[in-house]
This record gives sequence, structure tokens and C-alpha cells, in this order.
Amino acid sequence: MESKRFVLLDIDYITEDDKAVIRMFGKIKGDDEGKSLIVLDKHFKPYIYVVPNDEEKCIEDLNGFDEIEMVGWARKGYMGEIKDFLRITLNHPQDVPKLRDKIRDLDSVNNIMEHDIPFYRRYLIDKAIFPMAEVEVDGQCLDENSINFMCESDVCVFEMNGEPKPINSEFPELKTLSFDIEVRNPKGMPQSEEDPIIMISLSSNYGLQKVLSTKKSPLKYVETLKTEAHMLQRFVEIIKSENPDLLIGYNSDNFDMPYIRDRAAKLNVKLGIGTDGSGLKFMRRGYTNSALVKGRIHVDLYLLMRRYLQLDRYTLERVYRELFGVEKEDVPGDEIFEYWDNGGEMLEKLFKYSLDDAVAVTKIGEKMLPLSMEFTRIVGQPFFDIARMATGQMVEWYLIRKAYEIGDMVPNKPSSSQYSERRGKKAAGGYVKDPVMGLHENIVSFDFRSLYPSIIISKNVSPDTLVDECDINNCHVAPEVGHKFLKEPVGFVPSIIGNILKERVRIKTQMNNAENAREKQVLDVQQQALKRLANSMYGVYGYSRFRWYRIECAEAVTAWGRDFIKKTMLQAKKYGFKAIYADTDGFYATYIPKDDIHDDKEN
DNA sequence: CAAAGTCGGGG
DNA sequence: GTGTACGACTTTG
Repeated sequence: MESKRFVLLDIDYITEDDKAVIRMFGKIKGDDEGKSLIVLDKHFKPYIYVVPNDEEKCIEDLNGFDEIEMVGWARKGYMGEIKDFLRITLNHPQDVPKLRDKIRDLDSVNNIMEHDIPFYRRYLIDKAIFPMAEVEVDGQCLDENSINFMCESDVCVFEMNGEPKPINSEFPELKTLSFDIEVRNPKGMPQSEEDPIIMISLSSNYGLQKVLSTKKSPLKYVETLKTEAHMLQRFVEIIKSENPDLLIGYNSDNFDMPYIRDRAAKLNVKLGIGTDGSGLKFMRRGYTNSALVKGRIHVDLYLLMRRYLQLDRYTLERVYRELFGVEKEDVPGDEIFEYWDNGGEMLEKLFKYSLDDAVAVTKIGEKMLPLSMEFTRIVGQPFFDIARMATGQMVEWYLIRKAYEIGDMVPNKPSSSQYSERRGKKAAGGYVKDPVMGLHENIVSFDFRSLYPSIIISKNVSPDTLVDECDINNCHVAPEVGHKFLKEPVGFVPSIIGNILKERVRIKTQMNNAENAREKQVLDVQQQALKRLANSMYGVYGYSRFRWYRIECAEAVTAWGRDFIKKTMLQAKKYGFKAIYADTDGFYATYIPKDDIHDDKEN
């Protein structure tokens, strides 16, 4: 028996002998530091909960399904009450949807809970481990013969026993490799059937800069390969030898990766770039695909930039200019083939442009990825997923983990009929006062710090504290809408926001005391992530596909918000500040001596 | 006027 | 894969 410590990069599961085996992809710490590691856990079982109508009948009915391995009782909090649920253990994660559909309509079954939590996510939550943080496991290394998947010889495959131990660890140093391809497309947009890849640019966060191409150049970073197939082969070799933790592209989910897949298939090149030797995988994620490389994390910065920046366009050039204030030289896409065909100086310019793009991706990544990294460590879901999640989804997965921690049942996602019903309703928004036209002088601005999070906490706005009737002394009543929330106990969501804000204050204090600039920066990103999380938490009440959706909560929060800002404006007016514009959580005002104020209709 | 359709990024 | 989700804007019926 030996033990291994590693940074958890990614996680999935495979099936061996009809049983699910969790695979944790990591980077070793300590002995063999930096090497890739795949940890197998064969001892985790999928489970769901059932709310029975008739307990005895339900257990009897359930015993008739061979997907079920075990039935037991579990006590969980749900909507402010403690309830008993049947806990059903199954043999395989893929049996869950099958069983769910079979038992859904049984008379003895009232409801099925936690049936839509992907197996690897369940594992992370139940084992209290976090991606991008360290984990320690006991077990033994496997030799090649006992592994079901192809594997590079220097990747350690480790079968664990017992439980994975989370280690309180520093922010990991990761190796990143950015890539960008150029294509010769004389006729409109590139067609992978016809148009060859002519360049693959690579840039790492530790100094590697290279352009692979089928043409020669005196530029020293250009490496010339005989054919496109050789170029793709070399690309695979470099990924294997550099062994990056992160592969970063720009719109690579939708362009570069599918293109590389298509060309490699056409040219019979094997893309074994995963640490388990597997190739590129594509996952349908709603309306788009995402490209997945096992053991490494493929990040598409385009998706992140859309989330983090508020811009009119999200081209690489535009984003680069926004972040660094510098224009990046551009070769228009429809002229690339001319630069390529003409050779000489034009070709040289194309090489430069191509490398520039990969380098820009590295720089943008260095600036923007730390925030996603923090979200990963806070939310506790894989970086790959976090990099593709909307903030609302992050909030939801954060809440799911917290619910597990305190022994609460996770609400179900809305059914399609619930979803369409919810979509019709929309909570009134924040208070907006149209700006008073003109140029104003002596402007003062006022805004509430974290208005909605503060309201949720101070008014205890939560699905589990919402009541129809209550003694006025024991509850908060929202203005306008009249929804009532118990003052005690502290609701699920308010308690969690409270903890987030407390943690943020702690980190800010730590940040102010930090002497080392790098440490300060890391702490700053941490507190930013917590702030974003707290501010997004209100959304779970108003977005129709969320598990903690409750229109009454959303309505109450915005109603209190409007009430607070109007009252504040009124108060300010008494001191001579006349509001000229207001929006949701703040307003601008000019100072006017009292006698000059005329009554106007709004406030 | 609501419903259905398109598009972003990439070359 | 304990799958299938955006949102702003334009065009169509």
C-alpha cells in the first residue's frame, strides 16, 4: 500500500465488468512531482431517493427491479422540514434514468429525488473533494496488463482503497498550452472536407512558441513538416511531450477542435492526446458542442470572455484590445489563402499573425483563468465544466454541494410543463428613474453594497422560510407583493449567502495584511469570485429552470430593493439631493438648496 | 403581434 | 451519459 498526493484536474467514470469505475485525472505532488496520474475508485455506487406514497407497498414494488442493489431509509431536510426518504442504491449510473422512467408512474411512488446528478459530480460532492485542489489517496499502482484503456507508459494508473482525502492546498501552478490553426480556404468559410490546415501555432505559459507548417520560413519559431498529416502528428507529439494540464483555444470548441478531428480522420492521423491515450471527444451541450481531452482540460476562452466582459463583439482582436489596450495585427480570414499562396513577406506576416493569435490566447488566459479557477475551487465542479457554465449554474452546483453538506435534499429540476409555466412569470425588476436630460454639475452618487444579497439575508428570503400565513411579529412582509418570510430559523439560501459574505470579509482582511504581491493577487481573485457568487445568488429565485426557483422570493427581493432605494432617495431629498437618475441599487443626484426644489410627481 | 428562425466565434 | 441548456435580434405567418 502506498499513498499519492495530486492536484485533481478532471474526473469521469468508465465501465469495467458492468461496474462504474471513477477515474480522477491528476498531476502528482511530492515524489514524481508533475507527472500525470489516473486514480481509479471502484467502490462508489450511484443512488437516488424515492418519496413513497405507501411505504410498505413502495418497498415491495421496488424489490421487483433488478437495477436496484439496495433499499434503505435516509433522513433529510426538505423545505424546512425533516423527512424520511427511501435511498435506492443502483449497480450502474446508466441504470438511473432507466429505473427512474420505470418507477415514475407507480402508485406507490410519490416522487423521485436527486436522480439527475451526474455520477462524477455526485462523487466530488459526496467525497468532499475539489478540482484544482490537492487530494490524497491510498492504494497501489497498476501494471499495464490490468488496465482497460491505452495509456502512455509514464502515466501512473493507481487503484485506490478507502476514501480520498481533501488536502488544504495552495493555488496550483499549471502548465498551459494555447493553440490556434490556420486553414487555406479560398472559397468562403473553411470546409474541413477540402481545405487543409496550413499552420498550427502553439504558445505555452513557460516560454514555448512554435508554428508548425507545411511551408518553410527563416523565422526560427517555424517548424516545417512534410505534409499536413505529419504536421498533425507533430502536434500530437508536442502535446504528449509537453504534457500540459490545460489546452486553451479561442472558439476552439466550435472551430479548431472539430476541424482538427475532421482533418485527422481524413488523413488517418491518430489523435491520442488524452493522458489515457484517448483522442478528442465531443459532447453535445445544448446548442453547442464542447471538445474534451481526457486528463487535460480544454478551455475555450471565447465562452469565458462572453461571460466576463461586456462588449459589442467578442473577436479575439476585440477582447485583446479590451484587456491590454493594444491593437493586435490582423489578417482578414478571407485573405489568408492569398498570404499563403503569395509566399515571401506576405507568408512571413501570416506566420507572425498565426503565432500572435496563440500568444494572445495565452495572455488572455493568464489574465482571465484565475477567476474560473477560483470558481472551480469554490463550486467544486471540474474546471472543464466551470469554464462552460453560466454563473447561475455555478450557483446551483454550489448550492447542491451545500445542501449535501448540511443534509438537505436537493430539489428537482423543473419538468418541461413546470418550466413553461414558470417562463410566463417574471418578477418585476429594480426601480429605474429615467435620467433627467441635460448636463449636470455637482453630482453625487449613492449605491447599496450588494443590495440583493443583503435583502436575502436581512429579510431571510428563502424557499424554506416562505409561508402563507404567520404572526406579523414573527415574519418579514415584502412591500407591494406581500410575501411573508419567517424570521427564524435562518433559511437555506440566506445562511449560505451569509457565509459567502463572511468568508469574503475574512479574505479581504487577509488580503490587506498580505505582504507578498502574488499572494495579494490570489486573495483578490478569491474575494472577487465570492462577490460574484453572492451577487448571482438572487438569480436562482427568478430563472425558470433552476432547482431553487421561487417566483415569490424573486418578487420579494426586487420589491424590497425598490422600496429601499425609493426611501433612500426620499431621505436624500430632505437634505437637498435631487435624484437625476436611478437604477436598481443606486442613484445619482445633484445638490440643490432646499428652497429651489419644486414638487415633482415622482417622489 | 406572437412565433419561428438566425447567429455569435472561428478561417 | 443520474445528457440535450442561451439570449439578442430579425424574419415570417
